[in-house]
Parts: sequence; structure tokens; C-alpha cells
Amino acid sequence: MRYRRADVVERAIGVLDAHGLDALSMRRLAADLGVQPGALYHHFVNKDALLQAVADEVLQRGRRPNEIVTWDAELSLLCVGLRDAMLRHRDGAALIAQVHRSDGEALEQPLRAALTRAGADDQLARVGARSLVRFVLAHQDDEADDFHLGLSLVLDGLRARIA
Amino acid sequence: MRYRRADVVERAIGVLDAHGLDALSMRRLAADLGVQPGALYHHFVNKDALLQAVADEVLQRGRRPNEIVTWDAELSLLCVGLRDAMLRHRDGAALIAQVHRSDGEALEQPLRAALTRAGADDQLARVGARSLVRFVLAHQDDEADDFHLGLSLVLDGLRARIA
DNA sequence: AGCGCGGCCTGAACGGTGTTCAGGTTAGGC
DNA sequence: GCCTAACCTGAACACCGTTCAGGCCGCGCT
Repeated sequence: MRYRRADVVERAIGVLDAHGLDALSMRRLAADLGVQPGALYHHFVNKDALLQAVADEVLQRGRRPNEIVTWDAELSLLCVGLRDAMLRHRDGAALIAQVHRSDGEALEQPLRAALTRAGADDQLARVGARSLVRFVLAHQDDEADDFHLGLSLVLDGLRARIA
Repeated sequence: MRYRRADVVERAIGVLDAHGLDALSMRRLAADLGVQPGALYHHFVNKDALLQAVADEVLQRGRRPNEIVTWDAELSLLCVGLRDAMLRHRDGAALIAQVHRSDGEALEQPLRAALTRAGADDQLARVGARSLVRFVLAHQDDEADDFHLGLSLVLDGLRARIA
């Protein structure tokens, strides 16, 4: 069997859902595809790149149309969307968090843009966006109630500084 | 040479500071002590237990006398103290974050207690404490300015809900 | 139809990781 | 001076990510 990049990503998500992030090794994924480990390096320069691609795919599938209302509703929506995308897969938050470590900007950028549009200065937009992203990544295991409470905690702080 | 538990922890902190968390493997630490890898398992059941002990020691050294003023000043002080303890060692935040994953409660407990004393209900104390800890862990690399801004973001939210 | 190129894979190796265990050594208390 | 318990050895097991020379095979071009 011969595969393309997207096939490998697809199968990686399968392994992730079935056995978790720890089990998602290059060797295991290769075995799952019926292929030698080295073959994967034709598609990805290293494991980080593989995980990056898997994370991108997971987040891509979680995208929803973004109807702009008020800026705080938009922020809330972005955070909830991110959370939902993560929770749709086993160890999803751990995956995104790991990738986010090398790729700092990508997740924060939409939030930062929304904050800037809302009138926040550069520093507030940067810190606010980062706080929100880290918050969402950190509270994966929480009940929905706790998640929303924590989210509004930060949003309240932002509101006080923008309005 | 023969060592006791505390000696091993001490040396582990040495390796951490000199070469970083990635370099702190059982084999490397053993070699550094002039001992076989297996010998370490006499002192710690596994690597997680070692890291737990190292993290405990790092946090222990970071403790400072806690003069109680207002509840929000106390929270702020606890967070700053935690941050300082982490920043005193190479990869300190990564170490604490990794250990914190299995040992959820320990770091949050003091903050939670302070919030309860301040009049927060159970849920608010729990979520607030968690948000603060996660925030401190996440913003290790930030400038001090950004750190304080982000911290006051959350503290403002808490203030609004307690007073 | 035949040739060549490029995408995909093999097979094997390198150097690392955490962990286990039967047995040897050694220091301290009686 | 002995004995016990703490500490360590040496070797192995089963993984991990990564590299690389070489083989295969399908597709497009002539």
C-alpha cells in the first residue's frame, strides 16, 4: 500500500482516538499503516511536524462560521470552539498544548485580532489572548460549569480594562 | 560512593540547572553520580517520583513568610512567589507543570484556602485557584509586565465576584 | 511503446530512553 | 564480630526518534 500525507494524518487521528497520545509513536503509526517507520519521514521531517499536521487537522475540523456580535461574545465563541475541537478527540488538549509550545502564535492570533478590534492596546491584546488560550488548554478536564466560570473571570478582567 | 534520597535530589537539581529538563534522564543522572541507572530505583519507584521530589524541593526553597494583609494581596504574593521559585532554575516552569499534571491539588491548595477565607464559595475558590496556578505556569517566559497585567486580569474578575 | 524521473517504501542500523531483577557489597547497631 | 538493611552492580528487555543507501513502481513525455 502507498499513502499520501493526508492519509497518514488521517490514520494518526485514528490511533490517537483509539489509544491516546502516548501510543501515537512513529513506530506504532507505521505498524498500523503496514509500513516501515522510516517511510513516515518521507512525509514529515520529524515527529513534531507530524503532530503539527494532526493538530492542524483537528482544529480545522472544529472551525465554525463566525458571526460577529459583540467583541466579548466573539471571544467567548472562539474559546468555546477551541475547547470543543479539542474535546472531540482523546488527549486532544494534550496534543494541541504540545504543538502550541513550538507554534506559539497560531492559536492566539484570532483572539488577539478580536481584542485589538475591540480597542485593546497591543499589550492587553497580547496578554489577554495568551491568557485565554492557556486557560482553554489548561481546563480540558473541567466540568462545563467551571470552564464557563473561569472564562468569564478573565473576560470580566478584560471588560474592565477596555470599557 | 553511596547516596541517600536527598543527595540524589540535590544532584538532579544540579543537572537541571546545568543542562535542562531534557537532559535530566535516569541514565544521565546515574552517570553524573557515578552509579548504575538501576541504583536510582532504590530511592524512587520511577522517574515521575524523582521529578516529584525535585519539584517539591524547588518549591520548598521558594517559600517565604506569608504576612497576611488583604486577600487579593495575599493571592498576588502567592503567585509571585510561585513564579519566582520556578524562575530560579532552568526549565523550572516546565518541571513544575509536568509534575502538576499528576499532582493536581498541591499547588492550588494554598490559593484555594485564601479564596475561601476571602468569602468565595466552593466553586469560585476551586476555579479561581486553578486559573491562577495555570496562569502562572503558562506565563513563565513572559516579561514581568505582561505577567502582572495577566495576573490582575484574573484578580479583577475574582474581585468583582467576591465583593 | 519505451524511457526516465520522482514519489514512496524497505531493511537495517545508531544511539538514546525508562525499567526490572538476581545477586553482590558495605555500613551501623547489638 | 556478626547480621541486617540499605545501597549498588551488571545485564537485560522493550521501547523510542531518526538516518540512509538502495529498490520498486506509476506517470508523463517523447
